[in-house]
Amino acid sequence: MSKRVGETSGARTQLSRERVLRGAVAVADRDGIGALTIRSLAQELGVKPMSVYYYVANKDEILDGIVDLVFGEIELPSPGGDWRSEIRRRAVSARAVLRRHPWAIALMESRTTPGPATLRHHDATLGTLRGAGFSVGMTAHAYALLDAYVYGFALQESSLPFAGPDTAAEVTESIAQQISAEDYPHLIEMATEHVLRPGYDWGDEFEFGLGLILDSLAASLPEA
Amino acid sequence: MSKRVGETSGARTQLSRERVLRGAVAVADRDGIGALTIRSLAQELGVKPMSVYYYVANKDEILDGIVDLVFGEIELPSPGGDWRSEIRRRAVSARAVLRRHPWAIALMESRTTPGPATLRHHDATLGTLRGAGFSVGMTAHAYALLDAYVYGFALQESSLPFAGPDTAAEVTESIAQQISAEDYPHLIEMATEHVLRPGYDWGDEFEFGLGLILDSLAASLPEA
DNA sequence: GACGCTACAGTACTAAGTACGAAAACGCCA
DNA sequence: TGGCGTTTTCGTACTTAGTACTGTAGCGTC
Repeated sequence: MSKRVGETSGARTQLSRERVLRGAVAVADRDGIGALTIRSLAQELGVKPMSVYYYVANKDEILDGIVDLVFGEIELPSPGGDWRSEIRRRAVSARAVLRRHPWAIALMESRTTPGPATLRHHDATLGTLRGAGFSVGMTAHAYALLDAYVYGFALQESSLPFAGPDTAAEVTESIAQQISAEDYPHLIEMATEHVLRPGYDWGDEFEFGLGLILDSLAASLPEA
Repeated sequence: MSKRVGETSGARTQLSRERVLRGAVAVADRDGIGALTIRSLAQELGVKPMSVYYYVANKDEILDGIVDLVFGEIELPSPGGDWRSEIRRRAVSARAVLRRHPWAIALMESRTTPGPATLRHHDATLGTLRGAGFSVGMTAHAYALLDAYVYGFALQESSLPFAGPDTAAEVTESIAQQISAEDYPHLIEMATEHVLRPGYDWGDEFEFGLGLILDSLAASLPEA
């Protein structure tokens, strides 16, 4: 009864580790990481739950795998180019990727076995900084700072209940109505005089911090 | 048979929402957030599972509650003092708290209903920045940057498999042995020439980034 | 054409969240 | 002191999810 490999109705291609992981990303993107269960994943793939266990040992391996997939989506900086624009490009790309896959941020906390894409990513970034003339110690400083900022920003962004210009307004408003101006005057000020203004996009804050960090790092570099 | 309130052996005081939440924090600190189940929490409290549901509606409410408890542990900056030292103190305290309760970082991502301690914290920090002379817009920039850095650093710190001086060495070494110097030369360089050096404490990187950020923000402030 | 390998599926056990309702303890008053 | 409503705790049972163990269909090989 069941469809077999290479059979007439070409719908179901063969399963593979790759397809399992991509399916898991699709489920997590669509319904959140909480909705990613072996059963929901199997349904996404059009197979029965236990079939996915042929390609992965357990759910943890799936989680490790999709974190590495996400890392693979981040643009690599090339050690050859101008370090500032390369590092900026990487940061912007990382932020965009983590916005697409917000569940990945929290996952990175619990996973400890880095995959190949993750290692390649770190190596390329370190290489770009070293190539720019930063010492080993200064590279460690810079990398810790940059990544803390990028991940931290993504973390905040994902925990905000809005995304994109103007969408902040409605949500902030409904929250602002519930907190008293006496107890939290500065919160109210920030909301009414800034966030609730039309055209405000919280995501724009990213550029400010990134620019400030890159400027300061550049200033610490000996003149070329 | 069971011990009751005010009975002879004074061990079991009455349950309360407060005790439930503190118990949850204790379990999460000791065994990780993954080990926090209604059953494990009940055991911690010396009661049966369903008893905790008298004080909280569901597990989500517990999670919201303990995030707010953690926020309450962070030292509040006082708007009266020198803004730089106040903001620095808050950042250092926040980092310390998140190191004590690493599970809180990931939780903050999923929780969206801020508790009173959380609101008070944000309000005090905003107030300190405004009092220092930053405009509303600049305060938003500064706060986004500072918090991204603090949370991001804590996030990285928690995902590193080591904590404290020198402990980095063993772990890094075991990992470094598994990755080839040809494929990841800069990763190897960083490990051998920096992280593996005796006395190295990754946590020290925090001060560098924090100082850099505070310096840059101070530079943007009009002279007093 | 028996054997074994690959790929998938069925059954069933366990852990965890929690709805529902019983029951124990307590306070209050007659 | 005994009855009664309220507060607090607990027992039972249903549901979802991870996964161990086992079965089986297709296919290649000698």
